[in-house]
Amino acid sequence: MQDYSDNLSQVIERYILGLFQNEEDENFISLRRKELAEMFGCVPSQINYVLRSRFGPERGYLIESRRGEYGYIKILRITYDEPKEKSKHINDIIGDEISLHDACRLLEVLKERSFITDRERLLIEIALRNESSNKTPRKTARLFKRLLKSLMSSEISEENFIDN
Amino acid sequence: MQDYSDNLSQVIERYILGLFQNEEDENFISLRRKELAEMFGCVPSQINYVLRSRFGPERGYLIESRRGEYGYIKILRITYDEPKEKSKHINDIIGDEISLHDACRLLEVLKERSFITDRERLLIEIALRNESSNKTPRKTARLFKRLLKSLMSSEISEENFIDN
DNA sequence: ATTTTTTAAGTCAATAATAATCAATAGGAA
DNA sequence: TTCCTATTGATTATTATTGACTTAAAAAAT
Repeated sequence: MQDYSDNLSQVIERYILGLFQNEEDENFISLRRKELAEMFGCVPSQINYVLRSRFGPERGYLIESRRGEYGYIKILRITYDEPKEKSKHINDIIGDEISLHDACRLLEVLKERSFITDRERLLIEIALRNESSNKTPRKTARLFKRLLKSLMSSEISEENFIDN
Repeated sequence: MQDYSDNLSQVIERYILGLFQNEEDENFISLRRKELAEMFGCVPSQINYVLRSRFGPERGYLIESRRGEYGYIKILRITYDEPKEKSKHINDIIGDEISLHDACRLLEVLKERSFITDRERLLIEIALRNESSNKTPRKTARLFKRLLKSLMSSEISEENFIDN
């Protein structure tokens, strides 16, 4: 097992997570890349590395940013549980390979149990079908797991429903 | 939490949005460029910048204007009577090609407009990133449109699942 | 009726301040 | 070794602001 506990990226990651804890009632935090870099005595692009490797959509975060004067980086937390158990559960259920057909059946169950909305089911199904030419059961499983894990622990609430 | 959104363009944007709120029953507002510029102590072309960067069609607005005496700028809010129109709007805005970066920016706007939820935004971002090696702007646009249009049209139809 | 003047909006390029990207390199683990 | 994660810095792109110059519309003057 690797021990990265004292490398800079890890430290910056913990700092950002700490910002979220200080803003319990908000689901986003804002920061300035330049300031953070100065604070940790690193080059600014290191911040991008931390964001890319630890705060991407697959981990339940979205990034918004602006350049120029008044520039900023905003990190939105969409999901926020400790994913370990649920993540393992999803791994167990889907495994290394899954057919499109089985994936769709599982989506129905998830929808029945209100883990996902109809619209989310639609998006996932379209994404899984998209591989078109080379949609192997293996690739389907990988994408499927990534999609499900991303919204694993964010609760379905009123705001997750949009009429049309 | 720091706000960082205190630049002039943001202030002017919020002011204009406020005008729309004061005229809830109307789908347009009018203003005079020169007056606004004086009001905010800026150069008139700054108003054009705000309009160009924040009140374009992708954000659901159209601009009309006239020069000379009785000159004005009119900002219209686009409305949709049918889901079909939303779908067409999506088509127009995305076009045949789009970069991942621009797609993510558009998702930001769509969430802002409550066309999609944050969870849906997560799913779409992951799906668009997934193409990894062969994610051309053309393929990105095709998948992106298919995903969004499936959400915009209320009924689930066969055409949402067609590969290409 | 035509030309000139006045008034107001549009365009474009220059500048400053950020952030993003990309490729090279280093370091540690298997 | 070989692979993956981190670090670094040079280069590129974006955002907001400003002002000089251009264009358009209506009124005034002829």
